[in-house]
Amino acid sequence: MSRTGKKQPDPLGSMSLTMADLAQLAGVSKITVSRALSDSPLVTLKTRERIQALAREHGYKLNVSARNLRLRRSHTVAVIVEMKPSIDRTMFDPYPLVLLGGISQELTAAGYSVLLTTRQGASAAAVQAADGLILLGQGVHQDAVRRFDKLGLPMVVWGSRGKGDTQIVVGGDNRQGGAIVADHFVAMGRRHPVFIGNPSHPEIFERLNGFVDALALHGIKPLLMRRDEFTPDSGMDAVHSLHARGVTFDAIFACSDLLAMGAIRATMELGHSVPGDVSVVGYDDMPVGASFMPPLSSVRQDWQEGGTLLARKVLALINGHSTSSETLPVTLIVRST
Amino acid sequence: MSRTGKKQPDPLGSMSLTMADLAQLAGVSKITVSRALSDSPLVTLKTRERIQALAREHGYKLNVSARNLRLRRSHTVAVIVEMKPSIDRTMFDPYPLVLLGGISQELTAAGYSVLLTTRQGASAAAVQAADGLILLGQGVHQDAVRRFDKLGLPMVVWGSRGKGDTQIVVGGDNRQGGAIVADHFVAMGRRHPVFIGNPSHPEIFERLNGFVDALALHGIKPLLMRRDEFTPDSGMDAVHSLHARGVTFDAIFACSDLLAMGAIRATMELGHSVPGDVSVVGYDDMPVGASFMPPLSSVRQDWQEGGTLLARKVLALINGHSTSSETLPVTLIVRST
DNA sequence: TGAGCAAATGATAACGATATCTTGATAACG
DNA sequence: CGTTATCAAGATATCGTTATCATTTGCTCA
Repeated sequence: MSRTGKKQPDPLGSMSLTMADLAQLAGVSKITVSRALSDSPLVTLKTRERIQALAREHGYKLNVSARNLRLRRSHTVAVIVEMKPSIDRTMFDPYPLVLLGGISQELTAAGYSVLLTTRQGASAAAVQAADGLILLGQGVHQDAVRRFDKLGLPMVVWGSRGKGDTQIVVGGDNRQGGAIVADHFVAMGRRHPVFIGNPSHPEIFERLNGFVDALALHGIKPLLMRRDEFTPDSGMDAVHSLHARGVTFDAIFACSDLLAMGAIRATMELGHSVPGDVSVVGYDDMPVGASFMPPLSSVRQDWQEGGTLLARKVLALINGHSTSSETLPVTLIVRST
Repeated sequence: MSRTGKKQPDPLGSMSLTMADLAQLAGVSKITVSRALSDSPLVTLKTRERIQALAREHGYKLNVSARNLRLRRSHTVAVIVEMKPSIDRTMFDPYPLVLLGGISQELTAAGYSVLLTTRQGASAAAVQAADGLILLGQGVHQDAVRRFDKLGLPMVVWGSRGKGDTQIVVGGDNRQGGAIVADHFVAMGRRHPVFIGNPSHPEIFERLNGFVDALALHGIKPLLMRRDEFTPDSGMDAVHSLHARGVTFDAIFACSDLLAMGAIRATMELGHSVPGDVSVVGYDDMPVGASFMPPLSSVRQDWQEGGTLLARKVLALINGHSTSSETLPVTLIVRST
């Protein structure tokens, strides 16, 4: 059958070639075209090149759906992100995007695409058709994590490793993060540290743990100021309420840079000096922090690397290899505070 | 043929049902199943419900590839983002994520998925298979925009409308943004304003234009401090070099909050007061700005709304309707500076 | 020279869904 | 009672690839 005559013009009037069309043009069978385009050695180099040239020349585009159908895989990894800043402030910072960048780069290089969804949209058919799953910023939604796990897809999670959990987890070393801040405070001679943050996030709970344990080695017990929001206002509020309660303190570990900046501001407004009277360390090393007055010390994580790792691990799982959870080291960036 | 016996267990040992399987279970033909699942009135309500229940019970999942192949569309919109912060600092802030959130929400609701890529990865087959294209943060890469346009896909761009461009563009009203800042300065009695930023970004060029034109109405000509980076350091540097040149100024319009904060810091370090001697306004209204000392005035854009709009417009194009470019109003948030 | 073998290509049949065209059954009507 | 309208459900073909098996071609070597 001559297919050429039956082609439907697409919305722009151009024709979309199929392998059958190319085959006819080249005077070979379509399977040969298929092999040639995937650089199979089953086809002579000469025909292979001839067909590839022809494909380029005519702007041939592989029909992904057809290939996916035949191969029974979608070459797609679904990434589930928390994108409503109103719900989870953690995600209201640039890093998820950097993480996404790392993921995207690595997956694209491996011939996979990134399907982006929110937790809500994750029930869509396309997500279930994905070959793998990456979960970002779902720390507070452990139930959701388990629900996704039930899909039975290769899955990797960004966050903090729980005891009972069996998933593959990649994340910064929050325990170490807490510990190095503790050591820093001790080295500075601080004896009355405060922790500000929301420990119901597993990651932050770990930071707190690392902080508390490392301080305990020096017989110091920090004060926990629980604050749920990751905003400067929340940090200011924490310091004000410390002051109102008449608590004395000489160091603050805020589990986010925004909190830290708010805390510094409040501290200074109350007539104390930073870092003279009070040392402050934040978390995430946001670009603004470096230009804050005074420049903010902070714990830095390598987000890009995290993304790369997440991607590599799903790919490994997809290809039937085994992987393990991995914890990325963090570094303390000491600036003025 | 009895298919049941031939099923391959997936990696987890569960079987993936097809419509044919469901059909056999229900004792109907597969086309009836297809119709029942898409709620077609061509099937009796009773059978329809019976089949739907059966599908739920057995955890049937539609094979998206097969449907896409048959329907000749992918139900996918590719979003091309600049994700390398090292390359483009504009993207090193939370907003692209909010934009993505709006896009994702809207597209998911319409049954479409979001395929996320970088400019580099956009040549991948999956992108060309998308039903539509959304470009984010490609302002400086007009050549890239035109290249994507050549794909002939329904396309919508976030950014600033160029004169000769024929694409559908959605973006904040940068001209207005510049103008309201100018008016604000004039109302404050400022006569010697400075603009800091990189006008080779079309968006920022517009801000500058709006600023200059609105000031011209009052016979004021601002000074342009061209700075390519969107960092606080860059803002500090700009102010320092103004000082070194002996220029006097009483107002600064920085085209990003980070620049503004750097500028404020430098101004204060040089012994001037903000806002006493110098008024400063930034752009984007970052959360940190509100807690900066002094709290930063800034121009705010509605990113979530922008995302929603971008999505609606591609969908319109995909469905063969016509749309037009749209410019979103911005608001000046006046705080202390 | 022709058996034997490798290399190159082809024919056919899936993959799982849906559009189009039929068929079968029931009801309505003169 | 027979004819037609109406409705529910089925048969078949098709979307564009690729895996499997079969075939052809060219070549070596006895």
